[in-house]
Amino acid sequence: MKKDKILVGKIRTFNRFYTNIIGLLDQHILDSPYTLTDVRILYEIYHTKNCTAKKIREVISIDLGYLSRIIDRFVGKKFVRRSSSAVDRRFKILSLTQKGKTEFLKLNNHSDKLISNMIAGLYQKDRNELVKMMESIKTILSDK
Amino acid sequence: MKKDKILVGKIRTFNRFYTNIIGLLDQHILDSPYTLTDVRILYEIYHTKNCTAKKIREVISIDLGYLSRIIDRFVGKKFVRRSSSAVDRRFKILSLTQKGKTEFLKLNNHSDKLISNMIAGLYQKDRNELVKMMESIKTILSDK
DNA sequence: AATATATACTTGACTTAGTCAAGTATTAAC
DNA sequence: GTTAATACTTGACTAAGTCAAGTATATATT
Repeated sequence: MKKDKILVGKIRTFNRFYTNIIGLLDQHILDSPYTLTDVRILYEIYHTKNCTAKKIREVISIDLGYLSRIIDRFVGKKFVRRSSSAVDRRFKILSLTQKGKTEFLKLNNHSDKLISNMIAGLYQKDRNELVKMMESIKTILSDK
Repeated sequence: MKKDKILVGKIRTFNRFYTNIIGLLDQHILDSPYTLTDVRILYEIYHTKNCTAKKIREVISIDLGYLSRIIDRFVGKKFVRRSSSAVDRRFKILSLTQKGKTEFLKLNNHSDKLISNMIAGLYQKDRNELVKMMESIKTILSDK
């Protein structure tokens, strides 16, 4: 479709714009001792019941060896517990320790503050609309 | 503000979602001989009149030495021309050669195709709404 | 005009992030 | 009871990114 070209261009513009937004919000992570990948992994472990390396890789797409070592590091820091599954001992069940949860939530709180900041100067009306549109975009792009 | 907490959470959800979208769209770059950083630099050189390393750094936030070497590489490949500014010879004016433009546009075309694909299955109405909402979000978050 | 300071970029030495492939432990299939 | 498959680990490596000292040119100070 010809006229889609304009739409595509606009989407590209938005993508570039939003990449920067996300970049700004993630900045604080770069100033922390963690990489974005680290945080995404913590996120998955926090939110996934009976989390395993395999399950993480279904979501994140990361080299298996690399992942293994990142988990190692977190186990070393006592952020993550790793124990062989009773059902199938090849699987290592991953979970956050209390220390890991605290640290993860601290990072999250910081992110929240930055987002809060980002919408602080807006009228309540704009704030609500912004989020409504984000939800619509997500819905439109998910239904496929 | 208390009730903002819900909004912030929803924005975080959107950010995570859209990070994935962008990740999917950028996938093909990872399969090419260029990094995301490479492409962003080409983009800046393509779109910036009398582009210099300094100007690029105003947009991208990248180590100066690293940038210098990336430019080196592109100069070596004959994608980029680099010549001392006549006005101030400390500045090196950067521009894409024809070869560089061709290569850059090829990458862009690929991106466009992926975006096209992404919205291909949508009703025209949704496609238009999607882009309208993207533009609104950009406007809301830019006006500050 | 000579010297000091600032700016724009380059180079060398290094660290961190990420990849590839072989290896180990455990389970499933025949 | 072998063979094959799976879940993860380890070793050896490449690529990406950083830090700091160095070079070239321009501006400010005296």
